[in-house]
Amino acid sequence: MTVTTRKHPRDILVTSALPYANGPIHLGHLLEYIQTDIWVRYQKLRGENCIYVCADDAHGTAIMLRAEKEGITSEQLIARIQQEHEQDFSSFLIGFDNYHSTHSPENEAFSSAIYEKLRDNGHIATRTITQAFDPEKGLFLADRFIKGTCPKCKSEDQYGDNCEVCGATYTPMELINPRSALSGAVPVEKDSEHYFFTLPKFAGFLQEWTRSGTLQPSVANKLAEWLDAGLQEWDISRDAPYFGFEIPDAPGKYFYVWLDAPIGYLASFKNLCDRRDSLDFDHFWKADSTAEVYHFIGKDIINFHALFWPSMLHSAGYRTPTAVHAHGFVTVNGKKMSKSRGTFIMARTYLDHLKPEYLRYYFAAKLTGQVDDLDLNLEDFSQRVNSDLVGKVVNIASRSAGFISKKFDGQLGSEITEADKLAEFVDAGDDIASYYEQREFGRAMRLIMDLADKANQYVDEQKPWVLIKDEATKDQVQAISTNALNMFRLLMLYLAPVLPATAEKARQFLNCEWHWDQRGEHLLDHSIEKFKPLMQRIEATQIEALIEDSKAAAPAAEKPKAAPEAEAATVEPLAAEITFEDFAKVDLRVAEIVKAETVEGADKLLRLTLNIGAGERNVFAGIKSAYTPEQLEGRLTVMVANLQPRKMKFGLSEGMVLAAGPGGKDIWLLAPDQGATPGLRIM
RNA sequence: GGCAAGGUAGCUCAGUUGGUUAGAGCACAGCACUCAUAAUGCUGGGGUCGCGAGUUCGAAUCUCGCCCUUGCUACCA
Repeated sequence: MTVTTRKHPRDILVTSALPYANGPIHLGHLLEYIQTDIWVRYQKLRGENCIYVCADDAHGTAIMLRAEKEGITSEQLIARIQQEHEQDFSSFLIGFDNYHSTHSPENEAFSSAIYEKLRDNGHIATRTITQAFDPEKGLFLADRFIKGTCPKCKSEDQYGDNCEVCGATYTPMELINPRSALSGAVPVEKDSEHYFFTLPKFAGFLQEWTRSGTLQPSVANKLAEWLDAGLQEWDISRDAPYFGFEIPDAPGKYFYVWLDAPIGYLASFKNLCDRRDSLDFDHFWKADSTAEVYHFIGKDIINFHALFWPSMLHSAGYRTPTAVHAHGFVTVNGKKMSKSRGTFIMARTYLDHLKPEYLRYYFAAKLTGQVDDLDLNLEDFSQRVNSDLVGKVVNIASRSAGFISKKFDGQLGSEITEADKLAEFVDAGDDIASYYEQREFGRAMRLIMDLADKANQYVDEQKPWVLIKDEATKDQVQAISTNALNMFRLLMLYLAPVLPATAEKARQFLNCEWHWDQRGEHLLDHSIEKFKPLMQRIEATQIEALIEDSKAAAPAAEKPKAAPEAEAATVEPLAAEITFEDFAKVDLRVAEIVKAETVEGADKLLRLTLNIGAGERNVFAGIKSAYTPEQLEGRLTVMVANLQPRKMKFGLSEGMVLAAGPGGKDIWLLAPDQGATPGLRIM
C-alpha cells in the first residue's frame, strides 16, 4: 500500500456484492457487509472521501417465480424484499451512502449502453443452443429447475446439475424421470438463439489484469488455472418470459441477471451522484480515473468480478476496479450453517436476541485480508466479546469515571502525567491504521486489546482506590483517571469503525469530538458526562434462545440428507415405482467379455469389449479397483445395450455393465447362470 | 483421481528470510485487590507444532511420501 503517495483526501468508491432479492439476509451475507462497512468507516474516520454503495439484485427467473407463487408481481416482491434488506442492514449499522436496485432506470440505461458498446466492438456473438424447456409453463429451465432421480445413486428429487446425496454431476436430461420443478411436466429439448459475451477475446487483457495487484495472490492463482484451461464465451441472454431488461436490439431476449448485477454498482453510484452535487460520476469511472474503486465479494463469485466484469468495463470504455477483495465463507461452530442445527441464522433472528456490535467485533477480531473461511464459534464468541469489550475496554472508563464524577465534579485534570504511556497509545494508531487499510482487522483488534490490557495494568498499579482515601494523595486520583480516560478515548476512537454505536455513546460520555489525525490532542481541564454502562455482557441464555429460534425459523426447509457413508451402511431406499413399459425400455443383454484391458492414464476404468451376439461393443467400466482384466476375459455378464453412448476422455462408451456394491474392492459384477449365451435379452 | 488452501495448547489463531527452553487471547487453577457491568492484576498447569522419512551443526519453518479437512474439478455410463 502506497498510502503516503496518494492525494488526500482520497476518492474511494466501495461496493459490497448485491444481495439477491429473493430471501432474507443471514449471517453469511453479514460477514461481507460488516467487513466492507468497517473498512469504509475507517476511511471516513481518516477523512477520506469514501463512498459506499450497494443495491438489491432484483432480476432473474427465481424472483419471477417466487412472485408468481406468492400471487404478486415481481415489482411488488422486490420492493418488499428490498425494504427488509435495508432494515436488516441498518440494524447492523451498515452505513451505505446509497442503497439502490438493479431494477432501476439507471441500471437499464447502463446495461443497454454497455451492451451496445460491447456489440459495436464485436464482443457479442449469437448462436443457437438447445435447452430443456417446460412445455406447460412455456419456460426454458435452468438446471436447478429440473428435478429427477439421480442416475448414479438413484436418490429421488435431485436437481438437474448434481446430486446432493452422492455428489455426482450430470446434465438435466440424464436424470431418470426428469420433471420440471415448476409444473411437474416432462421437459423437452428446444432450440433458441442466445447472445454471448466473447470472453476468450479478453484472455490477454485478463492475464495481465489479474496479475497487476488487483487481486489477492490466492485468487490470482485460481484465476490463472481458469485462464490456462481456456475461457468460454459467456451466455448473457435469456428468453422471455424473464424478469429483467430486454436486450435493445433483440425483442423477446433479456439480459441474464448476472450481466446487469455488477452494472448495478454503476447505477447505484450514478443515482447517488444525481442527488449529491459534490460527486462526479465520470471522475470515478472514466477510463483514466485517478479515483479508487474496490469491490468486496465472497469467494463464490470471483469469476463474475475478476473475469466478466473487468472485461466488460474494459470493452465499454470504463476504468476497471482498483482491486477486488474476496473473503471466505462463514461457518458456525466449525460446520456449514445448518437449519436443523439452528446455526442457519437470519439477521433478524440474531437481532431479536443480541446486539449487532457483538457480531461486528467478533468478525473483526477474526478477519484477515485473505480468503480464509471464518468460523463463528458461539462459545468463543460470547467469551471473546465479554472479555475484550466489556471486561477490558469498557471497564477502563467504568472504573475511572466514578472518581471523576464523584470526587472531582466531573472535571478532568489539567495535564497528562504519563506522557510516555499516552504517546504509546497515540503511536499505536499508525500500526492500527495500516492493519485496517490492509483489511487485517484481526491484527488491529489484537493491537487494540493489548493497549486495553496496558490501560488496566496502569490503573491497577496506581491503585487510585487507595489514594482516594487519604487527603494527602487524593488529588493524584484525578490525574490517574485523566490518564486512563484519555487512554480509553483513544481505544474507542480506534474501535469506532467496528463499534460505531458504542463509540458514539463513548464520545458523548467524554463530551468530545475526535478525528484520527488529531488523536494526540488529549482531553484536559475538560468536563465529562456521568458514566452509563456502554455495553452489556452476552448471556449464555441469549445464545441458546438464538439457536432455538433459528431452528424454528426454518423448520421444513431442510430435509435431512442421507450422508453417503450412512447410506452404504444401510439398505438404499427403493426408487419410485415404474410401469412395465418403463422397465421394458431398458434392453438388457447377456454379454461375453471378449477382451478386458487397462486404460492408459485412467485410474478407475477398464476398457471392455463385449460380444452381444449382434456384434461387439466398447464399454468403459469403473471396476478396476475390484477386478483385473484377466479375471474378466471370457466370462459372461449383463449389459445395458440401448444406453445412449457416452463420450469419455478415453473414447466412446457404448453401454454399461451391471454391478452391485459401494465401490472400491466391493464391486460385484452380475453374471447369468450356466447355459446363457451372448445376445439373449434379459426380461 | 487431479489442483488449491489448510492441519501449531481445551477453543480461536500468530509464528517473518530454518537458529538458543514454540507464542498470544480466551478457557482452566492458585494468589492478590475491591475503583469497576462477579470486572482487574500477578503467577501457573497445559502442545511428540497431522504422521513418517530426508537435507542440515540445527526444522513448526526446506524436500519427498502418506493421512485428514475444506473448496474447485473430474474417468463413478
